[in-house]
Amino acid sequence: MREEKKKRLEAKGWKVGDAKEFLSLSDEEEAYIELKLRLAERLRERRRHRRLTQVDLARMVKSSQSRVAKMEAGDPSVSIDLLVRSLLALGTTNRELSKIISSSRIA
Amino acid sequence: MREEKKKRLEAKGWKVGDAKEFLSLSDEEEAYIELKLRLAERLRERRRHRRLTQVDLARMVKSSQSRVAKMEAGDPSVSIDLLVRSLLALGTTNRELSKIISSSRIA
DNA sequence: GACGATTATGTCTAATGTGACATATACTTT
DNA sequence: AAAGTATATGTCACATTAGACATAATCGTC
Repeated sequence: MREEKKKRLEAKGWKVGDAKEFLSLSDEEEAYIELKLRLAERLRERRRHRRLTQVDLARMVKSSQSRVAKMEAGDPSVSIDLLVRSLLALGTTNRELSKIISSSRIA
Repeated sequence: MREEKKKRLEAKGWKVGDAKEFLSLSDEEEAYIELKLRLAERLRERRRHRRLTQVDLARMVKSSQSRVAKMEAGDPSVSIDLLVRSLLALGTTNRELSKIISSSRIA
């Protein structure tokens, strides 16, 4: 794993594995994090495209503005579940969802 | 929503909305549940294809046999996060993951 | 049909994710 | 540059999901 990428993830608040296995982020773990970040990016894009504020979206999914902000920031405290449900609430189809996923860096 | 489908989901232990809005499962909610069930199905397929027991898979993802059973049963108590991480642990690529999602009934 | 292996179901406590709130920071418009 | 709007960040009490364990049900194989 690239030093560069590790820094990037850590900057976002991710704890990348334990201290001992600091340098060896497993493939699954990496793919999982990348997936979340990708969903996060797209969520923001979709919301903006719809010209909605974070408050608007928060209402739609019965959440809060701060949680939406964290979703879009790829905060480790948000689950894929919430991301997916938010995307679905924005009218994202499964077809589009699948495109988002397949476009993740780690093929 | 079809009576048939509602029964099917309820049989799996899902609480389909509140009592009042019993008949009107929102599109997002339905899509979300369908997605989980689809991931669950594929997880089982993949595990069996690899000729692994639930105990084996549990070890691989540092979980327990009962949780794997619940994953595959589409139990409401399991998150998409866990399903996805398990699929990734089985070597599922993003490309395949995306196929699973796009093949969900609700396009 | 007993035995061994696998899977299903229920229930605990601990860990993680949640909405809500407060508040800081960044953007826009005037 | 102040006011107004939008987003970011930190914290907390509460809810949900987690792994673990026990035990029941199911499935071959003998």
